[in-house]
Amino acid sequence: MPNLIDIARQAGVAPITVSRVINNSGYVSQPTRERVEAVVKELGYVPNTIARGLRSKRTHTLALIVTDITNPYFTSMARGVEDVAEANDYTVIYSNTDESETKEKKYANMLAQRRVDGVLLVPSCGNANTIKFFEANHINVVVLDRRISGVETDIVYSDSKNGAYRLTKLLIGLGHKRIAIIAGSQGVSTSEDRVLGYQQALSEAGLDDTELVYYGAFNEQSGYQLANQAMTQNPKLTAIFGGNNFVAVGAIKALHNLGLDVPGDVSVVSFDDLPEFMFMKPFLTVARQHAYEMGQMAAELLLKRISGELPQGHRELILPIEIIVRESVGPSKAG
Amino acid sequence: MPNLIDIARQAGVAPITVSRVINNSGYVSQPTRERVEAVVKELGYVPNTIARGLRSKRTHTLALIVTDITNPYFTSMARGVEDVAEANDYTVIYSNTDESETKEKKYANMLAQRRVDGVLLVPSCGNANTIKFFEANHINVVVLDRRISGVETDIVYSDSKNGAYRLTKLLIGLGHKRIAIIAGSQGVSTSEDRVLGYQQALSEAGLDDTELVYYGAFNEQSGYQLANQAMTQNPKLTAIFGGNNFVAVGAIKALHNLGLDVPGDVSVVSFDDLPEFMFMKPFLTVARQHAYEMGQMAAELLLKRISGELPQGHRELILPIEIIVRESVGPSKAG
DNA sequence: ATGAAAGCGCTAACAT
DNA sequence: ATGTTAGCGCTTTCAT
Repeated sequence: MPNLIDIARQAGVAPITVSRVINNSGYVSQPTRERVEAVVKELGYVPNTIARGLRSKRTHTLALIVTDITNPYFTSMARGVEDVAEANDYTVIYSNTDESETKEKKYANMLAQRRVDGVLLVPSCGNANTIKFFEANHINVVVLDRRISGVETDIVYSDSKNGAYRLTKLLIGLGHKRIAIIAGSQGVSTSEDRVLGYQQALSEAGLDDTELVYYGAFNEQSGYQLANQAMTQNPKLTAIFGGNNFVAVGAIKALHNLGLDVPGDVSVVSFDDLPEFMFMKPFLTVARQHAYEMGQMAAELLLKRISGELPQGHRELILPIEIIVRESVGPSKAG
Repeated sequence: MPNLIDIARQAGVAPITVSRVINNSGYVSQPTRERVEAVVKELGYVPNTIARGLRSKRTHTLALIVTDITNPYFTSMARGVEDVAEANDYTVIYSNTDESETKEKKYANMLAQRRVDGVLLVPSCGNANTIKFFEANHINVVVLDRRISGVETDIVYSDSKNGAYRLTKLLIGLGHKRIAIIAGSQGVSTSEDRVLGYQQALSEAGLDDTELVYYGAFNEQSGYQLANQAMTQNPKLTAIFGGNNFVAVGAIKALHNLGLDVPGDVSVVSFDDLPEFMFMKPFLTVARQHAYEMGQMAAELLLKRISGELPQGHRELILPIEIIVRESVGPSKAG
């Protein structure tokens, strides 16, 4: 594998001239440029980004840390990130934390060692340690999806509270009076915001006393279990609000298992859509977040931060949420 | 951000000693080691992998090139790759080619510039150019999912032909005599292998004359369109074999649109499952590939190749396929 | 058990 | 418009 010096020698110029040709920087005469380019082609020269990065202190690499790329919500986000990165000749390293702080720490370390230019982080836990670590090492961070307390950062997330509010209003409008919410883990902002929106809607409708909040985790098992629990403890429930797509699917399975029809007996709504393309006919009524766009915007923000074209102070982008009504909701059977 | 020399100075040792402590290589006395480690901690030293890579010619980075990470099949594969990488302190760069040779080329270039230690490639096209490019630059490649002609490489893929054979046999066993296959693009091995398996099953059952092969692309639109075409040209069809999950979903939508019931009027089977967790009740009968395991095995193979512990010559791993029977198939209405 | 010297491949800074 | 020099942060090689 030839290097820049080989090219320089072969073309009869100084190394820096080859560098200038490759990077289109500084002055190079047309004849010289052509000579160099010819040699580059002839020898199949591939510039070494590693060496360049060592000198220029730029790796042209971003990192994306999500909890699990297997969740279609994060997959879309990842695609948004990668598309923006690619368009700017950046490369993306991805990592899964599985909501574990230990794994997040390990990755943070690996990524810092690699001197990535910036990190897109979906925090796995409530604390700001990882963010502080990156900041201490002068690595730009944009937080995605979840708010974090105890630290100021650039951040992009959806308006969960408003989405939950509107989703709950929708149920109330259909006559539902006993609505349970099965949220994700306590301490995660998305989880808590959704509960807040739910509570606000109930409160405005004068339904404070029927509030029914179940905290668990953002997975199917939790949805299944808590839906069972909710129905057992409260047989008069007519609607369930799933904290995310997995939770809602788990809840529906539990309801079916109890011999209950959706939406005949119980209406179900959910945060996060399921990928449309996979369904013969989409069924769930959802508050859809714009995951792809979130990834895009966060990556764009991060790249601007890296290039220094952003003023001091932090940007907070809150994306709107779209309510999509489908077959999983109906009028309350309680009347 | 302190560097290794800062640590050495502060600890009163030579840089190389710090290097030895960090990498656990060579002899370092216990007291010296402890002194160095204390300084490392005190100054929050983070080793620079870039610099290390420049000298040692190892970046500890893999690349994963898929057509679209948004396809759950590739998402699982990506998770498998990442889990193995993480366990070995490797990092993964991912890229989407969207089946475009141009994008594949661009990425190949970016990745070579970054001197990744190895590449996991789902080829976007039938030719071997990208593989040859990597080989010319001494970058290890393991091909995934699809065979490529004109070149010998390490490769991991599923036994599509056998899966298609068994899936078709299943339909034949249910009395179906007119079965169409809607395949992916011609020229892609997975597509052609599935057609071969389908043909073999028909042939063994003496149904050669009812063979009905439609080539298109591995997406929903193609499935929709070709299912329409197939039913129009051949109203006596009683079963459709979708070349992958997207195609099958498109086909089912087309059938519904034509007022046909699945499986009442037409049975549908598919290659590739849809993620179970997303469904209230999975419906499609499928030939499931072990995508996660494929990612794992390929990554393991690649790491072994990188570390040089594999003998010369190429490894070819062919994974078995699992047939999962669900509601989308029934006895042929034609009897 | 520890260190000195050299160099990986490139570019920033300063000539000419 | 082109070149010289130095150095990014680390590890390889060869001492001692």
